[in-house]
Amino acid sequence: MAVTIKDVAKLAGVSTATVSYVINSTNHVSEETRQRVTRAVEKLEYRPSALARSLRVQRTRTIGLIIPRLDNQFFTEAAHGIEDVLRNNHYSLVISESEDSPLTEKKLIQVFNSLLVDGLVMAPCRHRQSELRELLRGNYPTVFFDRRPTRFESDAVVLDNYSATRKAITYLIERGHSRIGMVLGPNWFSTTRDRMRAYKRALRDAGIEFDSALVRNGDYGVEAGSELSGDLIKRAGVTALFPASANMTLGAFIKIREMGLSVPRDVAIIGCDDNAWASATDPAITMLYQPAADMGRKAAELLLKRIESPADGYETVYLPPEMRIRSSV
Amino acid sequence: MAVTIKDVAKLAGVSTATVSYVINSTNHVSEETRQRVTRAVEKLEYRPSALARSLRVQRTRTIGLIIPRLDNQFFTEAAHGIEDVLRNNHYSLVISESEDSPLTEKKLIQVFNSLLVDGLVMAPCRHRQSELRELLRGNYPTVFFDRRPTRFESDAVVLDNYSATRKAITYLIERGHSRIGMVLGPNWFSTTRDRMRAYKRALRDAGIEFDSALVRNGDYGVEAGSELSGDLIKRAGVTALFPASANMTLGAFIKIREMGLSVPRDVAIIGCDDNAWASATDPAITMLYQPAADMGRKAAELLLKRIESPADGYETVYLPPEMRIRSSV
DNA sequence: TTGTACGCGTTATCAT
DNA sequence: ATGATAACGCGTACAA
Repeated sequence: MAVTIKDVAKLAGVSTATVSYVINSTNHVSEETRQRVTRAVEKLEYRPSALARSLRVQRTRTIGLIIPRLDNQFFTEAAHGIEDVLRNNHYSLVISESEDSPLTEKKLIQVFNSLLVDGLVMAPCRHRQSELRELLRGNYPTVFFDRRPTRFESDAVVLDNYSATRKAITYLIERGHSRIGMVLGPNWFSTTRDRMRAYKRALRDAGIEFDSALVRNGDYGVEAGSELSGDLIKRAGVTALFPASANMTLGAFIKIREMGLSVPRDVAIIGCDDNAWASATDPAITMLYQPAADMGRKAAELLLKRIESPADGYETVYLPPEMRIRSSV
Repeated sequence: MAVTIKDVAKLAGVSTATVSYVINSTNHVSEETRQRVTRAVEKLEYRPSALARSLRVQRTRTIGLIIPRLDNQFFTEAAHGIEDVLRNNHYSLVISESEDSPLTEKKLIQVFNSLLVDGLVMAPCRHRQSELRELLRGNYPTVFFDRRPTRFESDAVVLDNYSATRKAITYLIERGHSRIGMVLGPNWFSTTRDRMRAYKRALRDAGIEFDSALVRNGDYGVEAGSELSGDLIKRAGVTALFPASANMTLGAFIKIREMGLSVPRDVAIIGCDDNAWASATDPAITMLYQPAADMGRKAAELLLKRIESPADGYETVYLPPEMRIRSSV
């Protein structure tokens, strides 16, 4: 609170306007007065109030980020990437967790709304697209991350989950598996739907009949991965597993060992969202790698671009996951 | 931008003051006008500008968090805990990464300063305490997290790394190890110093001479863990390793296997900062568990308490890590 | 080149 | 019970 632009003006013997001019170099100022002002600024250790400035210019140089959870590495790595490009552009980041609850998601959007963020990056959870559009209407540009609501035109950066999953499933089929269990996230996510489409397509291409008993949905946690996998193995007799997140993969792996079975002899695994630990298990686990940090960077770039030129056409960036073959299949 | 308090006032046929009264219920308002105002608010979908309000009342209900990196799970879990209690108290969280660079740390503090946060939680990296005090002087309350600058009175929540490390090292000694390698973080962190003290004490208690060649420092990454561990095994002939972070533990484990050695027969491990994957390796790794989320929650509570009553005595909360014994020693 | 004065959207004080 | 209006700290026409 202490020192304001007025104090500086007084000490330098000029008007507040002049101080503003030299600070933002928004007008010519004689060398002499510039010196006086600069010295006054330093002497008083004056820092302009970002708050007052934001109120005046109606932008905060702050962007919001809504992710499901802070303890999901995929999203925090993405946040890391976002932070990276934002910092280089003198923007700040405000992060919040939706916990994959449409209600909190809604509240967060409203909070960001009243915070006057310049833009938003979000991984939306379930939402009727109409409702989402209503919430986001005319407030600030938004780029969707990882997931994308249907029929909502906007910028987005997502993974080509379809191709990646199709490749992975085909890989399993080629190695003799026909009963492949899917351990997926909630099926209202676009990512889940994409993976399902790919799964069915790969099966059809190989002439294998689709069996809905081989598909389970849960949250993306270790627990869910463990339980659903156990179920699929015991009740559905699967010989291979495709868990849709790192934690679910971990859960599956632990469960298989608990059951006294062996990977890949009894059950093969291809997991999603590669992680350092996947090289440390025995056997090391074959996984799809999702370039989280790059996705984040790309999302931030898209958003900044949109902020600068709001009228440009919307853009969707697809990044390719990469299959890192190890020894779990 | 769109709808402001004035619009509401106009539609309701009252003054802006009255609107403010009913919104914040800060004054008596007749039932009838209250209704009119409420309806106007809903009709216009009015949301007060948090920005303008903050400028007026000189508080933002926002608190800042400075952590080394967003891709370090220990800190993001802590952030999760912080977010949790903040949300329940209608506060927002702004997260930034210092990358363990004193320079960025300094910049971030200044940014937060101009953002008018109501408080700050930070895991400080190296800093002459005097400098830190200077930066933080009189701006907002700060609680230190995980690490703590020397001779700087303030609230803090830290782990009892001394006791935990001493227990772990003693555990190793009791199992016959005398050449125990320490893979630590930079030694200007209080955590590193605490662990070193404990290490020396445990050795002395067992009558083992301290050998500085068994101690290495690095950043907390997988890479560093791998290289330093390899070094210690090859050059210093250690039979046990104590890496100070989850990622360093992972690096050590991978390195040992790459060298064709076996855990725990050739090299035993007790790692820090337990993680789900530590149960999935073969053998599962004995680790110290640090209650990150709880630490975060505690830090947030401390900060909110301080904001409410700035005059109270400073408090330092020590949380005990817990040793989760598995099969790596 | 510099100063005056208004407005950004609120809240709070003081009248009425 | 309600209304005018002055702040909060800054940027920016416009005037000088």
